Formats: sequence, structure tokens, C-alpha cells
Amino acid sequence: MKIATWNVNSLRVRLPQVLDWLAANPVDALAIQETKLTDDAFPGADLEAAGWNWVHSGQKTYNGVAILSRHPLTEISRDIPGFADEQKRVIAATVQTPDGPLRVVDVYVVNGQAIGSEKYDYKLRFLAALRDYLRDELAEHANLAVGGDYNIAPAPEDTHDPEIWEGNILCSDAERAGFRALLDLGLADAFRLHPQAPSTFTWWDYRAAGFRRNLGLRIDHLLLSEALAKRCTGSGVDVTPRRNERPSDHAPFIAEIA
DNA sequence: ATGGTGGGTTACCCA
Repeated sequence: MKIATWNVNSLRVRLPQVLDWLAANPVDALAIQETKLTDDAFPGADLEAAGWNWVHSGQKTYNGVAILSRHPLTEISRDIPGFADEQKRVIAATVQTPDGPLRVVDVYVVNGQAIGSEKYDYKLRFLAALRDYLRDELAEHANLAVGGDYNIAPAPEDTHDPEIWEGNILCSDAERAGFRALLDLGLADAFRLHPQAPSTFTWWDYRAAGFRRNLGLRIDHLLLSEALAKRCTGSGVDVTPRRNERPSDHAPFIAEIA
């Protein structure tokens, strides 16, 4: 079984690339972020024609999250219960795999813009609410995978240059503490369950030829409950879609579960 | 060290 997460930066633009990628990577679940579409504009018919079930929670221009699977999707939930938020950043569904239910939470964490800004404060509040939500999800679902764009590089080695990034947005102590609090619930960072090449990233700035020079960050993650982590046999970033024409600025991250 | 790009929209936008 394979689970993946990918920030596509506009599904309107990236749908052909997503369909191509899915054809080559028939994962059991794909968590998509930044669809930037309202629900009525979601390309559900195109996905269904290719054999994919889907759930989506979107809005105009910004944010928007979707889960795709060839298996049935049930127990669909949107947003973080009890956390008032106009922005569409969270969706969850239970994937009815042949091997049993897999709970998938898809999250697009707030970017935060700059330390000390209003958006940064919103990010920290979002992370605290997410932790409480995932605590409850874990209590109900043994097989829980939380995929998404967390907009946090967990450690200095998750940046191309700690000299530039340490203490900066996406790398501040408070953001990293918010991420660690998720791990402390009993979730494992699938990336770190297996050996990885140094300087492996999931996002590269469009500017300054960031991808060509591998000036990236590892900010997209799949967190696995203990039961899934025990069965995780591999994980890695697929950089190939980042080489496409008109690519997303993020690459997919995949975890394989036995 | 700076500024660069690419989504979206037509904004003092957001990443």
C-alpha cells in the first residue's frame, strides 16, 4: 500500500500532471494541497474517468485540500472541529482498502509569512488546534496517516542552508515545537523511518533557479500512527514532477506500507 | 546581498 502527499499549487493548472503522476504511481491514497478551487470547480469528472474517488474542500483563489483514492472514501470530515477558520485547509476520510480501513487526514498548514506577523500567530494557533484534533483522530483510528504541506522544516538538515534558514519562517523554534507536538502524540515522520540521501527536499522556490541548484526545504510530510509506522517499508520524495514544464513548486512524498 | 517566479486576481495578494 502506498500513501502520498503533494502540494500541486493550483489543480486547475496541474490536473494533467496529477493524472500523469497517478497513472505512473497508482497510490492507495493521495493527499493534495492548494487546489485553489471552489468545490463546484473541482475536476471530479476527469478524476472519476481515470478511476479515482475523491473528496475536496476548497475555496476561491487560496488553499483547498483533496484526498484521492481508487478505494471507497467514507467518514468524510472537513476543517478542524472547534477551530473557527474560513480557510479550507483540512479534510479527512477513511479509505476502505482491501486490507481494512486507513484513516487519512490531509492538511495544508498556514505558511505564516513572517515571524511575529498576524499570519504567524494564526499558524501557531492552527498547529495547536491540529494537535488536539489529531489526538482525537488517533483515539479513534489505529491506522492514521496525516499527509500535507506543514510549512515547517523540522530540523536544520531539512534545509539547504541552515545559515540562511535557522530561526527564519518555516524553521523557527515555535513552529518546530508545534511540529514536535504532533510527533509527541505518537506519530512518526515517515521520511525519518528510512535512510535518505542528504539534502532531500520537497519544495524549491520558483525564484533564483531553486530547483536546479537544489535550494530546497523539506516541508511536506506524512506522519504515521504507530501501527502504520511499524508496517512502513519505505519512503521517499519523487522529484520527477518538479522537472515538468510548469511544475508545482512542491514534489510528491510517498510512504509504502506493507 | 539582492532579487528573482508563479499561482491567482486586478490586492497594500500569497507563497
